[in-house]
Amino acid sequence: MNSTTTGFIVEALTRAIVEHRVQPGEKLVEQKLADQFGVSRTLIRQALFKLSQNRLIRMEPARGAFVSAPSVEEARQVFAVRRILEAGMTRAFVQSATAAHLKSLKGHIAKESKAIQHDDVTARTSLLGDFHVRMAELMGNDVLAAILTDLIARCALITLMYQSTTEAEHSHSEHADIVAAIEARNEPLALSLMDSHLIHVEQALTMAPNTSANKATAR
Amino acid sequence: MNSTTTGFIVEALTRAIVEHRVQPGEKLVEQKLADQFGVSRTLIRQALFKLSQNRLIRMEPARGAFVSAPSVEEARQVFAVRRILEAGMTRAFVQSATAAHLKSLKGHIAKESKAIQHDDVTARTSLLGDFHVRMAELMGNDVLAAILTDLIARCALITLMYQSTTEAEHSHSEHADIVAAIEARNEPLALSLMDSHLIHVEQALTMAPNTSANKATAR
DNA sequence: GTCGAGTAAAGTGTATACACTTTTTAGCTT
DNA sequence: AAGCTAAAAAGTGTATACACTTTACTCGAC
Repeated sequence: MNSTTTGFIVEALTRAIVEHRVQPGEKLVEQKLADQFGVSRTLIRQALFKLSQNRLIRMEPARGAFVSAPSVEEARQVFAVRRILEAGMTRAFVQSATAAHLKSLKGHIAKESKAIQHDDVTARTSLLGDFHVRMAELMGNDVLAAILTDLIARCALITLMYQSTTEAEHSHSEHADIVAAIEARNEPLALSLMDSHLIHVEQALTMAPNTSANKATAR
Repeated sequence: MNSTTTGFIVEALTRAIVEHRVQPGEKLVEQKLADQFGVSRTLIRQALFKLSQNRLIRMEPARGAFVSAPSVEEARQVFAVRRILEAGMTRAFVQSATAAHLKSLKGHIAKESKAIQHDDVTARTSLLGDFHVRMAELMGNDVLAAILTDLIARCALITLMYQSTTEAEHSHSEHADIVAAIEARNEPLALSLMDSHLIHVEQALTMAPNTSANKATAR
């Protein structure tokens, strides 16, 4: 096996966490995972370390790795940052977007449509997040894109847990509206659409029915 | 030795890179470092992995770890993000800062003064960065604080390389001006001061004399 | 029956061993 | 002498071994 082995393990564990095949607060025992994946603890430890950087798990010295629950408070903070960041990004985008940029965003929105039609929940969640990353990339700011990727990933768990099809469609149409406003070079409109879009997404998540996951962060 | 061993190694290597005891582009051989620190390659690999997340080094599969040079382009992107982020933060701060918040910031500025007077370059650089992180923390947004910490660290290398005493004093007085504007609840002034402050810092760095470090990113 | 001490089991932290890859070197050909 | 090839050296990637810590269990005192 090559060097992508650890990446494969990270992805597999991420899916397991996101799809609730392992409960928040549950302990991940290295040797068990090693047996399960048919590798040594060395690679498992690498993967766990990466997951801890993504905040999907939390590692306690000499005690082990525990899958962490997304707290509503953290989501609130993440969205506060996203609103600031994406307002600035949108402003810059309105000012400097080319036809090619707009075409790229429209292409992305088309993909969103397909995923929603096919009811592909994972692809849908991923694409709805990527829209924002795509904007950052098109602005030529890789640092910004990386930060947004991280912020969106941090909410991926809670998103996958709570976002309904209706809300996904709502997000999708808001994306289209934002692109339209950018194309019309209507900066105030684009800004307010982006801001309210993020507020909607946040509210849909933090007001989600089952908040039981939030207490499990306790040690 | 306990679990902070790897942290110690990270710090030591960070200093070595930042102080140019190892050149950008230079390869870091695991066994040599292991001998040097008197530990096994296991801990060295952990430390290298952390450093690669901080972008201080770059790891190539099966080839090793190479200390990376800060590129001017990256600095440009980092500052673009910071301008957006800190504008939003400043706006929020003006609106919701309490007397205690302002007192805390003033206390920090006093520390800056001392470090500058004593000509303690490392402490000076660290404190000048921490001012911005402090604001984020006082706003109660740990996510924002963590992102700023990361962004500032990414420029720490280039900052330590190029920032002169004069520029440090300039930054320091700008910090004081910003706090004064916040205290006066003058939002437009605070915003413009913060923005121009960041522009000044960026220009001082990217216009620095010795740009030779920028080519070494090449493989 | 509950609490606590002591001991066994389970698990993490670090070092070492070995396999595989890359780089260097030495020798051969032209 | 330059260039190509093969073998050796150096170095990274992964697995395993062992020490130390935490957790679970047993047994005795109260």
